[in-house]
Amino acid sequence: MAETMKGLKRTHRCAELTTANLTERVTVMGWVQKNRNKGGLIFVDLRDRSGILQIVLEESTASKENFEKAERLRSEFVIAVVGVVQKRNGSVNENLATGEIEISVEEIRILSESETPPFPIEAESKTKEELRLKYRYLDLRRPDLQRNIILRSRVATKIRDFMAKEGFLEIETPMLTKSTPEGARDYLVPSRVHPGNFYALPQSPQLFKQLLMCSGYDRYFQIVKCFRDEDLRADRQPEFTQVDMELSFVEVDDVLEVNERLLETVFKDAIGIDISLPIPRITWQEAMDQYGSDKPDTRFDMKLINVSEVVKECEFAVFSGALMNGGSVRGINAKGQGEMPRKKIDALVEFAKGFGAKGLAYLAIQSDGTYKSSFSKFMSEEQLSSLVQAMDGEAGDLLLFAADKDKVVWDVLGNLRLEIARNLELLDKSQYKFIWVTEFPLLEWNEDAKRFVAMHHPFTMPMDEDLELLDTNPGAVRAKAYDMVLNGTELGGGSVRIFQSDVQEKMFKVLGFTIEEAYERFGFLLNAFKYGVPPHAGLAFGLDRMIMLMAQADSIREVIAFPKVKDASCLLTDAPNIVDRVQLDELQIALNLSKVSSCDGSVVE
RNA sequence: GGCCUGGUGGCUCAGUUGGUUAGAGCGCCGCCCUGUCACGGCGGAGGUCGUGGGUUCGAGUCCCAUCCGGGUCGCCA
Repeated sequence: MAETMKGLKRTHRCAELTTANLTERVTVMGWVQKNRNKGGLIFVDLRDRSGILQIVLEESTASKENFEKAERLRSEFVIAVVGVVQKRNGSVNENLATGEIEISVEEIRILSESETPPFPIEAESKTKEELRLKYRYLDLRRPDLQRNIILRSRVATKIRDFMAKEGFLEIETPMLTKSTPEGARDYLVPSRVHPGNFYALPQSPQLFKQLLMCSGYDRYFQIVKCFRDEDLRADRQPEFTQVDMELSFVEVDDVLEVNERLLETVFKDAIGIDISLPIPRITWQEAMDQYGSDKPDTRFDMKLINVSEVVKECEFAVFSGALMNGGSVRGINAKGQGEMPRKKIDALVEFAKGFGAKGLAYLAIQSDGTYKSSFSKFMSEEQLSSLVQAMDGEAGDLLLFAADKDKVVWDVLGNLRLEIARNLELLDKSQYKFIWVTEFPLLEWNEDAKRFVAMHHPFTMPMDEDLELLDTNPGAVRAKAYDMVLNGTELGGGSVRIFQSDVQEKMFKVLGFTIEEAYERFGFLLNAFKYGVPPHAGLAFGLDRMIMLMAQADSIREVIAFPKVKDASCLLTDAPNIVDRVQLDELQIALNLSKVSSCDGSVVE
């Protein structure tokens, strides 16, 4: 029978008590982590979000009632304890913050009993994620998740403090808004009042924050949920949190500068990491050339080297063919991996094929200086040695080459570089390497739609010196767009926005919209721009990813209280789910499902 | 949607070329124990091997389908 806490008031969290509290009478409440019954002596580890505290009862001194209650305690019972803080009689537990002290019980109350939990509530859980997510409320009791969630709260507070000091206003933007089908798929919400009409949940507050600039709130920020109906990944959830901001009367440097200081403050205060400013910058073109990626992991080198010039005369058809088709030949040097067994090299070749490579050429420089290579028979000694020289190859190195269109070569080598680093365990999570990637291309050619699409979004300002190319060679226009990259993860990004209507009209034209279509979709923004719009720019960070990297976790699910699984469902609540006929009728929605999963999981047509 | 990978007592796993009654550690239950903290000792319970079909004298193991997770490609302006 559960007892009440009537007359009791918690005085401390468990691990807030120290030797400074010796002889004090305290009241603590929490969950039973462990009950060690020695017979005439019972130790209970009591847990709350601060940590663990030992309480002790002796049969000879405790009341019969208290002792019998203590004997009944099982894991995860919720209890209240009144007692006196004392030094431990036995040895100190070095593993515990409260290892020198314990509570000698005067009164114990069982506030709530517990069934045996389906998995152990402990740090470094080995339990399958599926089960953890089904019982997320228990999973969230585990110290490592508590640490992450507490860290997340602390970071959010630090961000708010910093932004407020810098003159930013936190302003909420709507969750029920208009679908703008450029970009990711929207989550739709049907309107009851307007049958057949739908709201969309925001993919980001982009247009609203630009409107706020029009309205004169010259520094806006928001920690805000965003929604994208796309497939999940370890670092992607259908609903996620952004630190979103927009500034008026600024250029690229102003945005980067304030955000560098934001990162510096937050990383220092939250996890004690010093970021030396300014954070290095690299242009998109340089990033692709050196790392094969627009989100380079700069914790290690192994940069790409373009050897197209060096091999252009050679007879190796793979190389010459790629060059003839306007592509390139590039390589990476896996230092000291010249002795890599054939089996492992084959695995790398397979890995490369996953990213569109038709194959992977390799050249191993043996310790005696001789070459072992998949293509040496097509090249003269001279050609080989100039290639090795271009790659900075030394005895014991393994050189890997990809030849194809630039895009494929970058993708293959960029990912190969990471794969080799993972295999060699070069990726140290306690190291934080930030880098800005700037001067992104404004547009990207979409083969399916046979038109250009905005790489960032349609309101991104071209670089001044490339403005004229918008008419003649849109694909070559660079944008005033930037990404913040940390350890190979895109942490955030933003851009300077277009604020002149003639540039905006040109942009829409390149994207293949008529003026009418542009107004149809974004008319409210374009109209607002007719009434005096300040030059403005902004940026948004992915908060989940930021916390994940701070917590050195492998997935953002580890830093989100109630995450969803791969198919975007929630194992805890079973969302999404079917709804009542009545609800659908009210919305005047009829279902037209070609396939419906029935209750037993079988599929009926 | 494609590819890879996993599903065996409550948890984590082992399970050989298909062959008796499917094992271990932890947890759980009972008894004992006054300085434990990975407590200890003794005893005990607990498994439709994700599900459905098939092959076979015989299936945890082989085949097909399917469900539930994870990784990744596509996708994510």
